[in-house]
Amino acid sequence: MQPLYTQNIKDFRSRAAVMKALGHPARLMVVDVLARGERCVCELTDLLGLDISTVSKHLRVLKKAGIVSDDKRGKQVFYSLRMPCVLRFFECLESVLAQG
Amino acid sequence: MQPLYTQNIKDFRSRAAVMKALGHPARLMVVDVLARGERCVCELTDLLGLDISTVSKHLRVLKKAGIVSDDKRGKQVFYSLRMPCVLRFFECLESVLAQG
DNA sequence: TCTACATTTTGCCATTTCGCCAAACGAGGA
DNA sequence: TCCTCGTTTGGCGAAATGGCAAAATGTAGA
Repeated sequence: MQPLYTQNIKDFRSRAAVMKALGHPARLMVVDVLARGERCVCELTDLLGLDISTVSKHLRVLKKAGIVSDDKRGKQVFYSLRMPCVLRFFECLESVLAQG
Repeated sequence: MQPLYTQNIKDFRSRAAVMKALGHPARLMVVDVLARGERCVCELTDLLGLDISTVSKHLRVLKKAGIVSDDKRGKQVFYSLRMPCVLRFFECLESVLAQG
């Protein structure tokens, strides 16, 4: 039997890694905020209301997936959105979610 | 401090649920195949090389998230893609993944 | 150097996820 | 009705995830 899918397994794995990274409310909030400019970890921590170590872990997940990038300047680390097309996908989501 | 994100928490939760459902290679393969037409569970099972019960569970996850819909005809259940805009997002992913 | 600050890492625990197997369910057909 | 086929559900163990707290790291300033 020949494969019916158009991509190979590795492609699916790397895509799934990105999706998985976006599959948490806290990380989606981070993406939403970073869409309007870079933020340091402390700002994101205040925003999310989670322990800073927890936020740091979420950021590591996003970074590993290639969704955000970090830039250390002085004592602070600034994160910014590296994948702005994510935002367009949210519109697609909304339309489907609206249907119920 | 006022919230800096543009959506409310519930929006992020429902979005995250969709992303999470897409965050598994097997489920992405299903989406890829269904993009070209409906398939019964048995076909998808052959395709993925997983136990049929495992595939059924993956399909339930996708259905619950609103990504696919099912249609029982006779003994078989046919699944089809309800969110074709997912495919456009994959192009976005590719471009970012290509950068490393 | 010592201290303070921002962030990351580690450890721990509760919860969830993913795979298989076995059992149950539901629709035909004999 | 009984049997079979296609699918779903339940249960299990191994592994991953998410949260906090504590310890470690690194940078700047006194």
